[in-house]
Amino acid sequence: MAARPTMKDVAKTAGVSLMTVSRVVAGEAGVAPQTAARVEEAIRALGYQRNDIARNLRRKAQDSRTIGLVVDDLANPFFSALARSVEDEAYRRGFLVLVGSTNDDPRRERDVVSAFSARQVDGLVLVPTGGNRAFFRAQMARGVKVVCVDRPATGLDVDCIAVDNRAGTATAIRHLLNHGHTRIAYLGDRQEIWTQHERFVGYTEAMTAAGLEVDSLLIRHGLRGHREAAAAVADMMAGPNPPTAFFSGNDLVTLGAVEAGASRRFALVGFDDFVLADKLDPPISVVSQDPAALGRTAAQLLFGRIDGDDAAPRSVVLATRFIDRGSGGMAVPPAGGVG
Amino acid sequence: MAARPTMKDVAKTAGVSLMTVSRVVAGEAGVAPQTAARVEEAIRALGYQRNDIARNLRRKAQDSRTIGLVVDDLANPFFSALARSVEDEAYRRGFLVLVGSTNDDPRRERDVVSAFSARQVDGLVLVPTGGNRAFFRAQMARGVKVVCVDRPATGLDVDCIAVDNRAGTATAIRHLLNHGHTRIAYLGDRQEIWTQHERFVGYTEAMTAAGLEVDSLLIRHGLRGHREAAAAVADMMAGPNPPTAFFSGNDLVTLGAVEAGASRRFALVGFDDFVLADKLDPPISVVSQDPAALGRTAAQLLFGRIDGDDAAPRSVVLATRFIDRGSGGMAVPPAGGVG
DNA sequence: ATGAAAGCGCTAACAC
DNA sequence: GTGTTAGCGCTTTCAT
Repeated sequence: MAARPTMKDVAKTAGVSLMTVSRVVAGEAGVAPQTAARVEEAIRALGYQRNDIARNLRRKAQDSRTIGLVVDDLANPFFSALARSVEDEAYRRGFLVLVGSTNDDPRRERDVVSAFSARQVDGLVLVPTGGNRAFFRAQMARGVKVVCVDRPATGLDVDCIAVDNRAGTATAIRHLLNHGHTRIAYLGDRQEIWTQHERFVGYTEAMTAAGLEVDSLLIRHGLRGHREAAAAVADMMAGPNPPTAFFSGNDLVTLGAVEAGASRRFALVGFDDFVLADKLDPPISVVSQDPAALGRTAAQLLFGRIDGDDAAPRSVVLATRFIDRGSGGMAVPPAGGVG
Repeated sequence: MAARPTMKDVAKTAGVSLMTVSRVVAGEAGVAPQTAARVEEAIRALGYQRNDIARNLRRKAQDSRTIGLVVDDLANPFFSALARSVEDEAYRRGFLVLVGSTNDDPRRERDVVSAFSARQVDGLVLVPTGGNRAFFRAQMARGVKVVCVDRPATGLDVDCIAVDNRAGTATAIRHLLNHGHTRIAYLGDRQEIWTQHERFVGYTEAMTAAGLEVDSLLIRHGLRGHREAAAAVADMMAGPNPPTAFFSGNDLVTLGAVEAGASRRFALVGFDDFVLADKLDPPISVVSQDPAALGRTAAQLLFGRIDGDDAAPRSVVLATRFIDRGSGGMAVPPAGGVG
């Protein structure tokens, strides 16, 4: 049951004033070695540990040395890799990390951030859902530093770090076009998610630039998770006028496409690299980004802000890397009418 | 810059006493509707949000409604799936989750848990490194509830939830034996990790029960991550007297073995299921456990303790499931001297 | 229905 | 060197 002992208890046991204990615990100079020893002894005897919460309440520098990390889904390998690198940066600086998943639900995002803020977090690394604009503005007005990662927060003046989703996608689509594909399906998660929207724009632009119409029957949005993706792919493959190639808008959708067997009979290129992509038959070509680098950079930006950097908001765009493993060349369609 | 407004500020703006504000914010009865409205208005105008940290300092029920989650590596899919389910359980109950990775380093574990405890966490879901016995005992004496998951904390009287690693491994080894293999290599992470030790015991017992000697040249411990595992496997395959089958002690080691090409030429069975295991050539047979179920159960146990359950420590063992996908039958050795 | 005083565990500022 | 006083933002207790 055990109430946690306080400085008062230690002071009584050591026969000194509370202030002397405070000094010893804080490692301040100006305490006689003898006295300090007595205090240390009492600390050990009672199993005392400082209450950092009470400490922060009174300290001049009103920083909680805690940040919040809010992602879409902590179980998703992309976000968990990002989370780990944020946590590593925090650990190096003696900060703690509160985590929360939004599940892409603005209400849960608001709940979580609200609770973080009530706990006086110094800053937030945020993969925003897109909602809660006014709410975040209020948080920032209260002094909470915010850095967005993976997606910008529309309408918010904050640092943001993400990859060039359009360019990355366009590269992938051109790769498929170069292999002779023209009926290229697009499979993505909810269009309201900024990355998904950007990737779809990249797809559309690349198609249009090649003089091709975008066939709406080959477009599927809103695929949450690999199961839904696999079902959609199976559907399309069995349909009357199937595509010859698939582009998948994130790792989970790619996974679903592979599960549905798309890569064995059709060309497939996905956004996000994933474990064992090179060991599949065929190996899957991907647009690769580095979640750990995103997390690290985001954390560094955030800690800069917490340390007082008040320059204008920065927007960092990292390049993607196209990894050609061959799956874009599958099932090359017969040479058609073109020259 | 923005100092966060306090109840005092709200009280002044609304022209009431601080106590009235406290009552409105807490949703207590006994405030005249008119007064409450004035307070609400001031709250909105100032963007006030209660400081839960100061609140908890004074409250009778001294619970921070925060738990700590400490895993080996948050980026590992096994632990991130576990983390997500712990977080979901916490969210349902209005608790916050602090996370930390130990990297299997007792010093970092101690750092992290110490910082959590100084922040007055109510409880800890812990994947213990194995060290810090006395330290944890002290934490528990201070009233911090602890539940171990994936591994028990040796020498600590706490709830623990894990799978039957020995039985699961023995099943996998017997599967290989039944396919005629006798030279079965064991590849594991650091033996000091309880799960790895247990799995190795399971391996040894199954081999011995079959009347086979364990060849120390076929044993490799201490493989951290897929890279080291791949190197070890490549080494063994190129050696003078290679095994005919491999057993890998966790998901990352299995991954390394696949990367090294072990499954194409030799039999391979791994502990832990992984994404796309069934899409590889050959599909990989595994001993599967459910990390989300582990996390959920651990969280439920912990919240039970926090809610006052002080029954004797429970130990929950979940069964594993062997999934035969064929990779255990690869490269069946020629019938030897036996009958 | 509202407020004043005390105090949670700690540190800042100032004594001595 | 050590102790005293005040107060961080809030809730508890008791008064009015």
